[in-house]
Amino acid sequence: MLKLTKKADYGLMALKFLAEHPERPALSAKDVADAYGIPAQLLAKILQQLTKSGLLRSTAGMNGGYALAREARSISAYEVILAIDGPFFITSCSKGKTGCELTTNCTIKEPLARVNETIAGVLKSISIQDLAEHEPPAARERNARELVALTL
Amino acid sequence: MLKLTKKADYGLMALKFLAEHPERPALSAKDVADAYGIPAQLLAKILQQLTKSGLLRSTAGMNGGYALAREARSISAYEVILAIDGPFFITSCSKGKTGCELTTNCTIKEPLARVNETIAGVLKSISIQDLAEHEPPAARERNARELVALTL
DNA sequence: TAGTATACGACCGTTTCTGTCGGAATTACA
DNA sequence: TGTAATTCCGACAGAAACGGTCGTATACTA
Repeated sequence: MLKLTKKADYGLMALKFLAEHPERPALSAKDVADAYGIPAQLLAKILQQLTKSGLLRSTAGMNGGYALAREARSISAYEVILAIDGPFFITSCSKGKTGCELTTNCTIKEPLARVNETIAGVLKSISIQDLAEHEPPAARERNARELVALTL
Repeated sequence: MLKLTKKADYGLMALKFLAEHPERPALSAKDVADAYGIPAQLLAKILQQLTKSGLLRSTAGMNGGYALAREARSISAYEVILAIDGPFFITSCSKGKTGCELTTNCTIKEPLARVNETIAGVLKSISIQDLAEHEPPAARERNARELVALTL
């Protein structure tokens, strides 16, 4: 628990890989899959999801493939995870509207919701560019104060 | 994904409940389960885990039950989650020692490891006491600077 | 010794995750 | 025009995790 799915991992890796090869107009799912030893068909589906979410643009046919739809700097890890795994809530009860059905006073939800936002904030502060560069530098200092505001 | 298991939720609720009733020397698993509508036997197992981890102390027999082993203020949500769900890594690949087997250059792991530590830091900053009080106050300002240091 | 409670292991049904298969539509190029 | 490369899409199967139950043993109190 509290773990990214492999799909999300794969998706992040793939986007990172694309960000590292801006010279190529497009890379096929197989190219990326081979580079990382990821099951090709599975990665294909993941990239399709990312395309539908607008993070990638795709071209079919020969020499087709995928490329980043926006600048690597402007795509956050949060968006990727959201696109692949859907919205996440740290509490297992909050299903959106109804909230906790079982319990009238599930008061733990409220503080944990804040944790949730913190996590989201951190993930939003990390861009694909940051992943591509080994020592992620910029996103750090930049968001320090925001993050504190979010968390506390 | 990125979600606490129900077990962890239940565990947190139970500890919160115990923290709210310091006058009672011990509360049985059934007492707590009834209070929240949690399956009694399931909660019992969870409380046993928490006991083995040293967060609770238990007494068998009549008028027995569970009580906090330490002050509510000194038990963090992190410890509870750790005791119930085991150690968590946000990346699905890192299994501890070997790291990423598949990939030679799974460079996404390194930035995400930092996210992982951030989450852990936030969870460590929340105590059972904070959960018991509705508007969790103290842990906030207190850890602001630490947290930033951790995250960024 | 009877009743209440924890302790512990086995088990099972459901869901989620991971991965595969098959086929259709699209594009480039010879 | 035909072929190969490639995205696109749904269905499905195996595996793992999760949630919950059952039975039984053990410990404590009155």
